[in-house]
Amino acid sequence: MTSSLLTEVAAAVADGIAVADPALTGTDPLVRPSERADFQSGAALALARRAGRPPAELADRVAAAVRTELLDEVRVSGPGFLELTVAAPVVWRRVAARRARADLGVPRGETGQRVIIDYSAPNIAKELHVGHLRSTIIGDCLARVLTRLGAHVVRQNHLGDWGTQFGMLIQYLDEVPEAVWRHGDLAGESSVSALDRLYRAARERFDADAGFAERSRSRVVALQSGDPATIAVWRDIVAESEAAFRALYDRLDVLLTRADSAGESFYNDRLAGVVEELTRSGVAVESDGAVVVLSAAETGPDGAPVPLILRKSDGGYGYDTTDLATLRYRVRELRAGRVLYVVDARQALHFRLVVEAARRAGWLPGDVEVVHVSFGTVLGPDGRPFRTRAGDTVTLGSLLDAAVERARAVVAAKNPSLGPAAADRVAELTGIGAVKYAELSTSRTKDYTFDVDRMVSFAGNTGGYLQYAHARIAAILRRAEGEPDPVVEPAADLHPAERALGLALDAFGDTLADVARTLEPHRLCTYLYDTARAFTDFYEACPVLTAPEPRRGNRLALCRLTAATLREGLALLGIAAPERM
RNA sequence: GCGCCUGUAGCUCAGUUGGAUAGAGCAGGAGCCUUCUAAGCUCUUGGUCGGGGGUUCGAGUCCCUCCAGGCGCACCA
Repeated sequence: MTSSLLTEVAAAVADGIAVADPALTGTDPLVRPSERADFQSGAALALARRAGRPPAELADRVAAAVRTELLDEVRVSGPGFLELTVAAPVVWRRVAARRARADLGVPRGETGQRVIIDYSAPNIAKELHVGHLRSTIIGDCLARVLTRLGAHVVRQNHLGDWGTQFGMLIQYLDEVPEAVWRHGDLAGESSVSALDRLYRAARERFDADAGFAERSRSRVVALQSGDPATIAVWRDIVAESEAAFRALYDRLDVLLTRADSAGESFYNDRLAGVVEELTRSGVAVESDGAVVVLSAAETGPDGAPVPLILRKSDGGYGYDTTDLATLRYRVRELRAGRVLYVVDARQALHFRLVVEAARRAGWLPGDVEVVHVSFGTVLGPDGRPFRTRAGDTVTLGSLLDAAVERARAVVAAKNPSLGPAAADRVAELTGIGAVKYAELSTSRTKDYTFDVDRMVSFAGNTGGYLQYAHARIAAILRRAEGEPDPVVEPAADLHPAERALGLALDAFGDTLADVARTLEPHRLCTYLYDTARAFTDFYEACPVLTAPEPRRGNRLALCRLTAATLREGLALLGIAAPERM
């Protein structure tokens, strides 16, 4: 089994349409989930004109022509809708079949795709903050979903590990030897936290002390020309920062590893070649002393083409060049079929320019798709960009601490029977899960409001609600532990709550395919929330363990499939599913 | 000036690519724990889908036009 019930029902309706009017063969049967039945089709309304018949009459003919074991009722309703009801044994058989498969019957529709996902991309020597959180969480979810569907995913962490700011920082560390920043020398504080602080101090000195500014500039030259002592300190800074990022990634349970890091410095020795190649092909031109690619599509305030600056008038390279080199590398060497940039929406113009230049250079074959998976700004409860009261950006670590802290209070209040160690663990998993779910559950492109209280309320569409639903199922399954696998009896009754839950579970694969297509993780969240609600209705209406056979076995199988689906769905979001909470 | 994004209940958000009476959660009101975890459930109050035109059997969804907000547009990344 690979296709969903909806797909199969749609095929049956399409056949019915073709029988009712052969001229309509191949048209979309427009089958959708329905509140009035299991599915509905509006095809008769859409096709009435083409068929030259009133909608209701066409609907009657299609209804009469639909022949399938899947449905036990095809009713015409209203102006010409078809209301489709799935036969009860079909629902039970689908539950049994999905339950029997380790992959839950999800088709691997992305097999053969080679996808590069660029996400997280923190800056070396700077704290991770909420902006990085969005990129990291969304990118990680997409990596998990696409991998699950069979794609070969190449994760790329484009670290900000190169640039003039390191000259200043390294010079400062050289002149202030008492500054400590290596993890071994610090008490509690992380290396990036220390480096971030030292960087700000260096910046102040740079602005105030002309001599220091001059020495910093020389240090940049030393760095770029590969001066061994300077490079050694730089490497150390990068290593310390990466270790600190590693700790946060581990806490967030993010897939990124050291091997996925390919920062700006990685492309450093390709930049000259990029400029040379584009200049030779005539795509790049000289302008005001700089080498640029002038956009054919985008104009600036003065009406002139917006430039992509490949080489600044001082001879240096900026991130335009780096990103172009990066894209070329991903297509030529990583052999990308699809390149996803999980980056802030404000970079939209920049990516359009980079892609345009790459296309003009002939670096992007027509079948390679480049997508800017953009996301909105994170706002505080006051509706303004999320910052501390002092106006600083909020560090990721402090934010996670706050979420876990509140989750701890909720756990203590809701389930006092958990021991201290278990309560701590649940607080960590639900607190982190709450933050991640909040990032993933609203549509990506909009700005979103960061509100810790709402996240850890665990009511409504939150991570905690899903984890709780899973924990309740786990409690039932624990009591049935050791029993032989339940046998599903397709001829047994089908309670409306069982039907709704069975149908919801059947749509898991379609949902994942939808996420892969739209690159919108919130669709998976909405699906899991709907499924968890369907389970809760079932839980209220249908006792499992005390039910007589064959009902008990059927319900147990439904519980197992629901648990597996929620567990896997949460795993694809990168969220844990504790057995107790 | 041009471009991109956003505008749905008091608040935070969905809305399956044009389908039937626009849905959740929170907040407000009324209930449900000798019964598999009440982090739950049931009922209830609340909408000119920013405004106005248009397209058609049918528009929150598509087109046009205003209004409001956010972001971006040459040497920072």
